[in-house]
Amino acid sequence: MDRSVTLYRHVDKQKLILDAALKLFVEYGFHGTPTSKIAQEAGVANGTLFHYYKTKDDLVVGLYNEIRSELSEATSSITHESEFITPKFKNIFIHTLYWALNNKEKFYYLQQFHISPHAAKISNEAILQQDQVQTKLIAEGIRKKLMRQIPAELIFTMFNSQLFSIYQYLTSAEFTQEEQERIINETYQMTWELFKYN
Amino acid sequence: MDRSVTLYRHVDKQKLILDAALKLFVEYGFHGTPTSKIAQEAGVANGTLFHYYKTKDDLVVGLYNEIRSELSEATSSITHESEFITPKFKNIFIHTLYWALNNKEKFYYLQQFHISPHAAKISNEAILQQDQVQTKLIAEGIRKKLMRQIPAELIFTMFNSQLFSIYQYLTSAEFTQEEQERIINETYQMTWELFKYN
Amino acid sequence: MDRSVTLYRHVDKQKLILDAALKLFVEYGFHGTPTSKIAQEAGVANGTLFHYYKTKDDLVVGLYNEIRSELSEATSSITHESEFITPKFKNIFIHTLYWALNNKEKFYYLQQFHISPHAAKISNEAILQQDQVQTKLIAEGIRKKLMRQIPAELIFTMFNSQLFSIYQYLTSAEFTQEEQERIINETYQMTWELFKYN
Amino acid sequence: MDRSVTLYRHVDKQKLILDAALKLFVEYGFHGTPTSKIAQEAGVANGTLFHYYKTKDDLVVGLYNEIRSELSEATSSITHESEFITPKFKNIFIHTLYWALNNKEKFYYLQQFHISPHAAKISNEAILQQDQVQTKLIAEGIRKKLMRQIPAELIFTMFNSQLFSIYQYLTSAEFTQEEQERIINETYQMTWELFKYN
DNA sequence: TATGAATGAGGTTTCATTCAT
DNA sequence: AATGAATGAAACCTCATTCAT
Repeated sequence: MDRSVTLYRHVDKQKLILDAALKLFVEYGFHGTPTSKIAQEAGVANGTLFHYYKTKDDLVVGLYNEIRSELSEATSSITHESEFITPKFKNIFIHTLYWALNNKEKFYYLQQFHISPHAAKISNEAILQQDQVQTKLIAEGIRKKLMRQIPAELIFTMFNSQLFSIYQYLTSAEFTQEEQERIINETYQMTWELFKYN
Repeated sequence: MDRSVTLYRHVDKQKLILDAALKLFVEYGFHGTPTSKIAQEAGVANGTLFHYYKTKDDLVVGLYNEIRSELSEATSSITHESEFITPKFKNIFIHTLYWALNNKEKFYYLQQFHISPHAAKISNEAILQQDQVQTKLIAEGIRKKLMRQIPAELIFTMFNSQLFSIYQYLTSAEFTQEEQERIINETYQMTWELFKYN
Repeated sequence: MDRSVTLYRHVDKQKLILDAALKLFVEYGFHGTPTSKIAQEAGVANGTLFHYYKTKDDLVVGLYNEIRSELSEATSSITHESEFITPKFKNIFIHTLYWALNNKEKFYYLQQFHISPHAAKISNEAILQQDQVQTKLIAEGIRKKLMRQIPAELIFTMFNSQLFSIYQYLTSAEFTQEEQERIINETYQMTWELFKYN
Repeated sequence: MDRSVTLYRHVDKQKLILDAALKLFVEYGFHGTPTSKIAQEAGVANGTLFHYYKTKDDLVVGLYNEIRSELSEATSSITHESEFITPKFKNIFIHTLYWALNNKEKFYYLQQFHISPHAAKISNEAILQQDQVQTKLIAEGIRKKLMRQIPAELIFTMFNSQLFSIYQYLTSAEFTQEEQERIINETYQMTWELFKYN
């Protein structure tokens, strides 16, 4: 009885910890953020954090996986909307960009994680599996002579760098909604020109 | 001449420290590398490190500046060879890429540094001053209608990302000297197509 | 009652740390006493000390406040026994002296602290508040023409120095209980003569 | 030739070191003052300090002895002016007080030194020898029934505490020259009353 | 599940002192 | 006599992690 009331109040402590970790990791870096500070920010006891994550590294990786899945969902769900390659390609471009712009902290965390020594700890499989969705799409585009006849991995790498640089440009200054949209469209055209079969 | 004699006797401890720091930072990250290990690797006493750099952070930033100047020299000296923009542009592209390939640790260190919280500590001026050489070149290209009529900063950002992604591709697998050259040339063509005035 | 049981099981580590700190600070001085030695002497881990006191300085000040309150209690509780000034004055004199003789280490620590740069860190208020009990008593004595018509602060300062010098004399050699009592009584007479309204 | 010129410019580095040490020790304490800072303040090289004083402790003690002699001279030279005890006593009182007021840093250093563990390192003889001048004078006063029939050591201790407390009072606030003189005279009367044979 | 006092290894930095010049 | 780069022991403090409650 009283319990049902409590249930409504109950907040998932694990979620609180992840949120706190994201915020602090992004602001102070992995090593600049003690677990005690994370617990404090999350409003839980120091030891509680270690109930959910055996070690600090576990938390770092766990948070990465969490965010990574989120990004995957945001882009992959859309990918299936069309069966043609070109619009799929555009969808990935645009949705990744918007997701990044709407989840700056999370996007930044992904960067942070990738260059950290933690990145080595995550199984390459897990990463590749997610990347392969895109790589396969590109490979198909090459095979069907819709895209340049160069290695799919090269296009994949350039494509992602392209995305990242546009993201950087968009966040380097204040743009209106319209300007932003225009830039995204223009840069998408450029990107497609870069990769399309001429 | 007297100097050459001195050089053999006198070992520059500061240089030894920088070399050791680069090696270890790249391998274990900033926080994974205790100053004691750096001193040990450099073959100097722990205190000596702090004789040259007041704090560990000072060393991190000092090393960055050192490498950054090196890269600047490697590219800027070449840039003046021609007075035309197009070959200058190509020179920067190619020399940066070769410098990166020949100085992988240093290039990796620059990445590491840029996403670290240390990056904030360096005066933006110092960075901008070096970047502006390139940004100005691009701006000139735009003005002379040799390049696309989009913001110079956008081209600058995309250009560097492009460089980085090609570097990543070249180091992701073993290529022969010839293959490497061919890839560099082809990707330069692509890059130029991307930015040139159509 | 439950409490007495707990007392036997539970050892207050903070108390152990304070005791150890007092002993070592008095013997070796603030800087001659590493925090590691304090922890060791207290039988706790090094980190435990910093669990209770953020810094070594905090410990130094914390110990001072602790002892200072003890001394205050030892004298102020007695002070209220009489409503006349003269016996109150004598009470302070005698009880301070006895407290000092029975708590030599603590009394010495107070000296040590007062001339150290730490003294500046303690809020003057805290000190004044405790001193004002005595200063007010003296001011009252002056107003009622029981004491010399000179500034209360001067009497206060001289009074404390007097106390300190007698303490020094009493501890400079071995005196029997009787001799000690006689000296205290005689010097009290001298002190009173010094300050009383003639 | 040039040399004679240099001679005039030459400043005693040992003196510079002592001056710097006094200033810094008084401000930051013994342990708060690194030898490097002393050398810097003195305008000499780090190693130079260790030419004059084998260790830092040597410097601390050396500075103490220096100041102690200065104080001795300031008072003892005057002491011989009269052959009567009473004026001698007054002379010591007044000259010590004025010396302290005119040499606040040095006087403070003496306090600092006395409660420090360094005090133990100095031979008791050296101290006693200087103190005995005063103790003997007091003993003579007692023998000649000019002073109270209590131990000379007790009077000596109380006398010095008295001096110190008056010094403290005089420096606790801003007094005019006249006020100062009046306070010194009045407190001397009080002090003499305290010790004189009644 | 949740707590937070307790731990102690390990990190950064200081600094008295040495010594080759 | 004077220098200041070099040393390395030792200090303070942090923080991931454990565990009794």
